[in-house]
Amino acid sequence: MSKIQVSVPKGTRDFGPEVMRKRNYIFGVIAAVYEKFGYQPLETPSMELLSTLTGKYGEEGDKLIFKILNNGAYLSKLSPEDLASLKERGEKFLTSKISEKALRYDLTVPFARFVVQHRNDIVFPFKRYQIQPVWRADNPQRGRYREFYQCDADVVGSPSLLYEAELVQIFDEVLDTLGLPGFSIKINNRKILGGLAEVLGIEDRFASFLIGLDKLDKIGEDGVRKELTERGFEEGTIHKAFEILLDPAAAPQKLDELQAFFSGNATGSKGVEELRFIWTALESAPLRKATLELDLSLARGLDYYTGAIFEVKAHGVQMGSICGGGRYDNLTGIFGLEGVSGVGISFGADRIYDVMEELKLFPQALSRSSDLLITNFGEKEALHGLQLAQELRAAGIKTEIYPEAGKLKKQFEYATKKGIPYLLMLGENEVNTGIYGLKNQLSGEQINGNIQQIISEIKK
RNA sequence: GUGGUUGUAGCUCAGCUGGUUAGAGCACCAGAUUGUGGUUCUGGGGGUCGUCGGUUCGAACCCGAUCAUCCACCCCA
Repeated sequence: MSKIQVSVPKGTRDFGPEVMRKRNYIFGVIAAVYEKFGYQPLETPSMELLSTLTGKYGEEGDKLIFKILNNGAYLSKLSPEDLASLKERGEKFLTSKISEKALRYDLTVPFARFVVQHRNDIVFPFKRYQIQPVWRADNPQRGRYREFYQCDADVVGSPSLLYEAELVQIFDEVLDTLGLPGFSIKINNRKILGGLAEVLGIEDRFASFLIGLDKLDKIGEDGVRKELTERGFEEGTIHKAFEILLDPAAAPQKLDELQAFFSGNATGSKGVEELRFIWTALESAPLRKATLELDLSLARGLDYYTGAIFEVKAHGVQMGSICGGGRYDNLTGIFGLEGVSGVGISFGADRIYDVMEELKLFPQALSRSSDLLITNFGEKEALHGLQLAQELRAAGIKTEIYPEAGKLKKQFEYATKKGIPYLLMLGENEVNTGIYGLKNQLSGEQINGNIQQIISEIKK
């Protein structure tokens, strides 16, 4: 045994063949639905200029960006004075001197960069989807990794609420296609929360309020009460906020109530109006399987959201949200392109994977590498097998040949381990007669027939 | 960054209050008279007990440090 440590870096994973099939299946379904709605594929580099990323994710976020060390003699570029004052000037200064690239932290900021950089070549509204890994130097724990995939779709360059409705339809179609038996799409609007903050007179501490509120799901009503109190909010403020946020009325009625609540408050009224539009739109084009929920406590951490916000939860499993999204009015502003509104969603592939595994929703056929193994009885038979394999593959049957004329027992075991359901018995007799034996591993039954009969039996 | 958990074979773990050559199950490899597997039986390979140091006649076990891991918090997907 080798003594050197063989492992992957903390928070990263290998994906073996079986896992890859399932992951590709999920990615494939998501991409196909995105395409169906007219979204175009986009990839951006794994690394961005560090200056593109810093400052976009807040103080905490900056610390979680993986920096890439400059190539070459990066230390020699530091002047003696710089070197002497490193301790006092701190990490930020050193980082700026020895690193100018970093791994992307999400797909949204690189997308914004892309849009601004190529603004003259893009047809607006620009609809794109992007399925790529992102990296965060976070401490790994359950369901949280340092390298993970995001599956984003965004449309920029239009404030139309039709897109909100469309993105909800995409949630619905993807998750229904994947076979989830039930899930809730929760909707809220930042303007409602913003309006509420205005009514309560806590605009200055809005972000802090949202962070506390967002935990409702996790720590419950009392927990949030306590949290908000600790964050310095008045008892009366919290009470008033909860009165409207946790009002149990169903959607249309609740919207009416909100409308009354926000009379005289422009921000809140706008939020209600937007929500009502989306609600009406989705009523006229009903969803396949999703339960649409108006959830006023939904806040979502990302502070660039300005309008609608979404979150999706699967039914029947203990799992956080599996999708998210929302409208952001000024994402490209940070790169100098003002007034471009965008709205986007993201599927959490890892969590969807876990949900599907738990609910056993992956198609059986995904775990099979090949449909058929052609046995090997010797060189002459194997060459004949090579020809047969081509015919079988042309008929759409995933076929492989056992590499050597080993014991039949080993050949069977190989097929069993790889989950190959059929074996083609190909010895001297078969080569001479053109009548082959097809053994079904699951049933143990064997039929004999010519190549056409074999093909139709497998495809049955 | 903060708090806790756990490190023994490829995997899951056992190893009584420190006592000779550290075990089990699964996995792996080879056989049970060479054209039919999954079962069963027999045999086999594989661990300097995370690492370094200390206490002791003697350490997988006690102490310290260090690294890694998982979980929770902050934040997030």
